Amino acid sequence: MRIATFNINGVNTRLPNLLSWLKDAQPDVVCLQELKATDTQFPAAAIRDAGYEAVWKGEHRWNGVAILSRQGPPVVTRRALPGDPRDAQSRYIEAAVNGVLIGCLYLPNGNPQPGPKFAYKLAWMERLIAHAATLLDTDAPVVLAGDFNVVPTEADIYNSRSWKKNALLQPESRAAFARLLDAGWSDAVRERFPDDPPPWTFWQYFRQAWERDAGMRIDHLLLNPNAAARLTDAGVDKSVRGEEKASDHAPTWIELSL
DNA sequence: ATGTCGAGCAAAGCTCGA
Repeated sequence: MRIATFNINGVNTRLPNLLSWLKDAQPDVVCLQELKATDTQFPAAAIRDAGYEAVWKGEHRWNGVAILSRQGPPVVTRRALPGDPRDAQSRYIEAAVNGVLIGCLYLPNGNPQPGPKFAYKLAWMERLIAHAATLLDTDAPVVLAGDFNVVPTEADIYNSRSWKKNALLQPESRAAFARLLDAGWSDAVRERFPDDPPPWTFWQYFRQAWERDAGMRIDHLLLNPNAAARLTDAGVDKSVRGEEKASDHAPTWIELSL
């Protein structure tokens, strides 16, 4: 089973990019982030025509997450990350597909830092750590996939010099991500590419980052032990980032043997 | 500090988030 995560940065604006990639890559499950669409604006019909059933949680203007499946309809288990009933941002949806539990997340960016947005990011990470702990020992594969907005280590970015103050690289952000790994979650792309550097998943629109290959790795798929034992491959569909009207992220995927 | 996008509002360029 191939499971991918893709920060689409506007699901309607980039619908042609999404449909073309689905046709080429044929993933079984896709986690989308940054829909930038409300529930009613989500292009469910076009996605169904492409062969995928979907569940989604939209939001006005920003955020928004979805899970697509071509192995039957995803069975939703959660539409929000537990731990703060006042949190209205659409950043988490969780569903089961063919015996695999998939948490699709869009972790807060956190810039500028310090400030309230960074505090929200760190609080959100605490909630994620707490929720992930309840899923780790599930007797089935569990995958936490999404835009984590964290560059885990210095090896996960082309050059951190101009990013020192960015929320994606702060010691607090990295420490929280490391706690997920310490708890027993496996960073699939890092496992697949143990030597530096791993493939990048994000190239910002500014300063010709794509042309210079000035990228970083912020889209991750974390596996519980059951899923980690089934990992056969992982990668990034880098060419998608070079297309016309591309998202600033590339699809990142794993292959699990079920 | 800068840079480039998408979406909303509203009817053009601004604002916000990233």
